[in-house]
Amino acid sequence: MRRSTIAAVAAEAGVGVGTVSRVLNGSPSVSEDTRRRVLEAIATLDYQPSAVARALSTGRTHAVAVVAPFFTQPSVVERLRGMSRTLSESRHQLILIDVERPEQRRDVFRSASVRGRYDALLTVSLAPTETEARRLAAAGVPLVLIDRAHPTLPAITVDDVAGGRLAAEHLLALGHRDMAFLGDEAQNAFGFDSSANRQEGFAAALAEAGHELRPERVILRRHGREAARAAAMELLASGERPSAIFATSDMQAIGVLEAAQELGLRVPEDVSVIGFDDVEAATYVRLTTVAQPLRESGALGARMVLRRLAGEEVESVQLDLQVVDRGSTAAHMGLVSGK
Amino acid sequence: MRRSTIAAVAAEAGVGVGTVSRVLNGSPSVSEDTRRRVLEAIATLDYQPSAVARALSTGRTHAVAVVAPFFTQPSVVERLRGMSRTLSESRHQLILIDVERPEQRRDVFRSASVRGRYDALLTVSLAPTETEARRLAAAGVPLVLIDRAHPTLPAITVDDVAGGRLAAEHLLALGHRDMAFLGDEAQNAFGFDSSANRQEGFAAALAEAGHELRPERVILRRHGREAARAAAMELLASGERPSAIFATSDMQAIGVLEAAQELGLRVPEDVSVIGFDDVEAATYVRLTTVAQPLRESGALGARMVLRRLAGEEVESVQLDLQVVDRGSTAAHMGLVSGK
DNA sequence: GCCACGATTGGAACCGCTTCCACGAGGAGG
DNA sequence: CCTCCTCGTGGAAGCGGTTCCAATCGTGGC
Repeated sequence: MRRSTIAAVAAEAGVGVGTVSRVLNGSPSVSEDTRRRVLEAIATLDYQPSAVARALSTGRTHAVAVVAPFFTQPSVVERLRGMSRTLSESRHQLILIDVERPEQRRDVFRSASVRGRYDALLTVSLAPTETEARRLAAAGVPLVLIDRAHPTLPAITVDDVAGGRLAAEHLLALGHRDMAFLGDEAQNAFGFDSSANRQEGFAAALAEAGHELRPERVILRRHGREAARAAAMELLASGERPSAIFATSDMQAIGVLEAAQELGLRVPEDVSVIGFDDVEAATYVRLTTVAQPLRESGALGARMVLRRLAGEEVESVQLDLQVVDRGSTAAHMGLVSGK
Repeated sequence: MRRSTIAAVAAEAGVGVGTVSRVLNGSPSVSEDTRRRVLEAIATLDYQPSAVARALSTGRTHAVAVVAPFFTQPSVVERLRGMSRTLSESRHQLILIDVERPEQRRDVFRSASVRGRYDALLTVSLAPTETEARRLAAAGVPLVLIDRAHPTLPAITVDDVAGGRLAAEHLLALGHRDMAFLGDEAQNAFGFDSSANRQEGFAAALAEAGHELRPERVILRRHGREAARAAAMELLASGERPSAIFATSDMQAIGVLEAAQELGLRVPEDVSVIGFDDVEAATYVRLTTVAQPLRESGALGARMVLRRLAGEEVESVQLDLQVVDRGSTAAHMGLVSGK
């Protein structure tokens, strides 16, 4: 079965192809009578315009590519959800590009200069190099970054340093003195920097309160629940275990909770745990965390990219953080009387 | 900056456009010398072929649309991950279409007949009507279903009835007699039927063992953790609470765990809980569950759809289920000794 | 030395739509 | 009654590739 084309519709309606195209695109300069005839022809032929042909002709694909590393991470999924809603409302397609290896990252930013696959790019936690950014700009492909600051590109971020401070202040207020930080490996192929920034804020706040974050209290591991669990096992099994642990993401914090449970330690009585992100799982494991508006970040990023496609300028945005207490932290027994 | 076209490359290399195209597509009938000149021209011009132009010309977009309802559900995300891997390996794009409202579902299957947006369709838990299926077939758009059986279309499923039985047998073996089923509302706009099938298998196995699943032990609610938690609160707070609960998905089972915790009930000592799916969260909340291979289902679905695109015929597949015991179920106190 | 044939190559036609330009028909103004 | 607009409209020219057909150039066989 051949698909019907605009020419077939034109023939059926007894008009020219230009007129059919005008009807399709809602041009006002078509008489009411003609419009009706064309619409009838479209209905009888069950005609559907070809998206590719239109894209080739107009230079717009109506697709936005979302580039995310390990998109199955709960935090990324939350962001995706915000994007998906916003994009589908404006009738744009969402092309999902998962990045798990460095060379995939490079391919994306390179072939993104293929105008024609998508009109714009939305990245999560990933940033192009200067060269890549220039090429994208030259190719007219707008780009908005989420969870990654950039000197020239519009970005949606949170203040990770401040977030680290929030965690520190929360624990300090509860009387904790000996705290540990569990974060991502400093070197990573994608240049993720939130973990390092959170650590920086955390350490700075502790130092200001007169409680250095000692080097042996900083544990950096590959991102993820499993590695965090293993690291926490060592940390908590040792003779001198800290009274509180700040993990740089909720999934890592959940790894810590698992380790505590395996060791028969109670949370928060024996050890306090605070995470970062506020993914859904944090609610049902009752994890106290530094919450960031994940879904909003996605929705906002999508809106920004659409505005850039409409030719508007957009400004970077910094979203707010706040500690959500769900009971996985408590006053330190040694210093403050507690329940 | 104008993007360079194939004509520019041809001019630069001093050859015809046909030759450039042949080089691009690895045709053997180009002399080594010419090929080199063309490749040099491509490099100097930083040429990237246009994906849309190619798609219009060949009729292949190299994109597969994945249609999923509420794709942020953990089980769906796991499947997506399998698809993403497989599709990206074969250099296909993944277009993600979230379906949250019935009219979105309809739009997808209708406009899917727009050849030109994607070459094939992969659905999760969703099926087209007969009419829609015919139109898709007529338009030459292959379709593979995941988590939904269909009389004529290739599908990847599990035997939900058998899964319900597995849950029942597991609980019966532990000595439970008074069990409850927590599932999805029977009427839903998308025609999801797994919950009903799991209920059927569960009830049948109980009946065969001589322990009817009484109507008041069947609780059907909107899918999701929150509704399940609320329902479980009622069920567990009542005077006659069941000794075990089978929830039709892990997220619902987690809702049950939350309710139990809020009520101060211990799992599994006071109540056993078993879920279905085996999402990642099941591991860290230590939920016993009927496990299905989620990621494999996605990977396999993607492979099948690619084979259909290559013109091969494919057969429906039924994947295996098995109970994974993580300790949220235990022997019933009233009848069997033991913790 | 001539012809047939295979290896390369150039380029027109085509994929299906948008858009711009030209043109005819009325209607208003003089 | 004749211009001059405006309004609708038809259709050719792109958009940037692929592909098929015809043409050219050697080369081997006779």
